[in-house]
Amino acid sequence: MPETRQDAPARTDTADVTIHDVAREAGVSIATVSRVLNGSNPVKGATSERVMAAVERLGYIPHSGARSLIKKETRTLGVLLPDMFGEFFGELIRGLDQVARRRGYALLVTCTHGESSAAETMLRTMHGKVDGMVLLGSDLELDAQLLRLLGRTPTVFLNQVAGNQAARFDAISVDNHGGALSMTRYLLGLGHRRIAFIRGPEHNMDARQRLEGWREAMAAVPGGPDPALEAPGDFSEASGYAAACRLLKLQPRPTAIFAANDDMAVGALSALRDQGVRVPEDISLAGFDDIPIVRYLTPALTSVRAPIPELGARAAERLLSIIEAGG
Amino acid sequence: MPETRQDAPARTDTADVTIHDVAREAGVSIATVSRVLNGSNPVKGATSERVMAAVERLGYIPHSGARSLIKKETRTLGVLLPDMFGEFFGELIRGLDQVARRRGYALLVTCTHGESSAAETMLRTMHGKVDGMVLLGSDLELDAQLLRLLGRTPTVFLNQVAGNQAARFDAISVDNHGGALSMTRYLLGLGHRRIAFIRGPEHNMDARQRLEGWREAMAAVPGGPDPALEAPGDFSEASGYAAACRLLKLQPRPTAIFAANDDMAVGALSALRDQGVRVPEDISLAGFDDIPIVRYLTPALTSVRAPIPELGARAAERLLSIIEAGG
DNA sequence: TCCCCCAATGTAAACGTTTTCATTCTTCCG
DNA sequence: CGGAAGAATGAAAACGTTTACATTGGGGGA
Repeated sequence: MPETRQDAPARTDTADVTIHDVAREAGVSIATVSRVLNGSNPVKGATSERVMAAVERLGYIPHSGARSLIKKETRTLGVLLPDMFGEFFGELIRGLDQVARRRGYALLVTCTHGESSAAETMLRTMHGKVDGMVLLGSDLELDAQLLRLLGRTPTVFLNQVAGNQAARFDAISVDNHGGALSMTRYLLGLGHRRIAFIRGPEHNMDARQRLEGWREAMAAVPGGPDPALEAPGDFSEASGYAAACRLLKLQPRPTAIFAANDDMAVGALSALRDQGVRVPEDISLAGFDDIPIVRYLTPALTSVRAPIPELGARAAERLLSIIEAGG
Repeated sequence: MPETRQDAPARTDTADVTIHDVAREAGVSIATVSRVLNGSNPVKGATSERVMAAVERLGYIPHSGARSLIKKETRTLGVLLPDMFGEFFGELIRGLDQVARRRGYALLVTCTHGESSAAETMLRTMHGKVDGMVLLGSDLELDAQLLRLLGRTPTVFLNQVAGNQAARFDAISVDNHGGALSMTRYLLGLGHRRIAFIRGPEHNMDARQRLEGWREAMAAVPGGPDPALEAPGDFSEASGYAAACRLLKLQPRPTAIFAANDDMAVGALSALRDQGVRVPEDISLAGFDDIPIVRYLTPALTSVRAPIPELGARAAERLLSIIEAGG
């Protein structure tokens, strides 16, 4: 009695139909069905038609989970984000998805919501569900266990420029330092001398690098970068609002404000408006990130252009090339 | 000779370590390892410790793919989006992710990018990778094959209010009709009579319902809704810009413009600015969706409030309850 | 002392595929 | 017409888990 599993009892209507059902319906072995569906081996025309007919009749759809188990490839890319606020992440995912989809990969997306313990959980559950990962963990803590896990999976970091041990991983990032440097120099070129800076979160790598860019540029003015011109922020609109209020109280007042991201710049803008300070007549305002909608603000906001979807696309390309090179 | 697979040759450092390796290392059977890790059965303290030690030493991480194959649950939710432009989708995913994560589920996200054939491909590859799906397919075409597939998987539609056969699926949606109706009535209440409407894509269900809301409200003014006051659009900023230009040429000019979504409203806003038309002094402008950044526009845009993250959260809740009720 | 029962563990089947290897069926050439 | 090569198919192992069932060990009650 060959292939006992082919004699499984008839399934109910709603139950999932498997390759076994198709094989039985077509009167062939499961191997043949697989071959027809994947075109992996020559199979006779008549047989092929019988199989296809059975597939159609039963509405069979292959179970990709089982497939990836044996093929050892899931055709899925994991994406770990710190959060999903603002337009930035949508843009990023769009870029990732665009190249992933073209290459036949799907995206498994999760947010850590700041909790570093959550990151580990997510990474664990992703094991066996993805072929590789994109980590956007500016403030991700990498403990030994996590590193060991990552060592086994192709991984690309986004905007985490190898804090400590991460050096051995691939990384893609915005040119934070260079961007902030040019923006500040641009403002200096306009004649500004008292250019304030609204910082991002303390431990955020991007934020730190942007701050350094501002400092480096400001080192050119007599007296160097003035710590009093730095206002704390956490990338949120609210913190931008607060920071702007604070900066406006300085004597003498800054003639320009450069926020470490656009969200804070938008917050600062509404603070300025509330205080009756005109932009750009009374004060210049600049941001960093260039989320699309910023272009429609009145008054227009100057912003460092970081092509976010392209960033995502590059990360996906890089990750896929690592994976296809043999993980 | 029991359990031949336990005698597998020692693995290289980088290879994945499986439950078999842990079992061998701890000198127990794979079943025991599984039981320790899942706490599913009583296991002696000493044994348990040996297993945990082996897990730690080898850096074992369970393969969730294999696990979901036998448990018939992937703890993953599929999300099918038409696109990823604008802030809307980010917000939506955030809402979805929030409840999914809390319940221990991950999100598998893909975009159809308009191509309806892509949708089918995505749905097929999702089979066996997800426990259920959220479909945001306002313009999704449901052919028989697709319906059969969906019939087997718990599915929640978002903003597709049962075009044709979809009636038998769960659906969650924004109150498009009601929202547009109230907004238009609000504008009427301000004294406006010539209220123009910028439409969305022809086949988009949301767009159609919003249009109907506007028409119903406008039916109250003498002469009823004037077709001349409707301008075509496709939900993009560019189309909003074009539509506004067109509407400004009307004689007499509309006193208010209501765009079927915020992106078009933003586009319209910059058209008005370019033409030197002041908002709200010369003309009133309203949108639909309430993406957060709209609040910071100058002049402020009136917009129908659709709590997008909450929408996503509700969809996830609904889907999970279907799944947990037994698919 | 013997038995029985329960706790602890092991064995093997199962999940739904793909693929290697073996087998059968053609077909074509000598 | 007899084989042999090659095409087409089938059987079974494998992927890494969980779990039903079988087996063992030991402790307590009669």
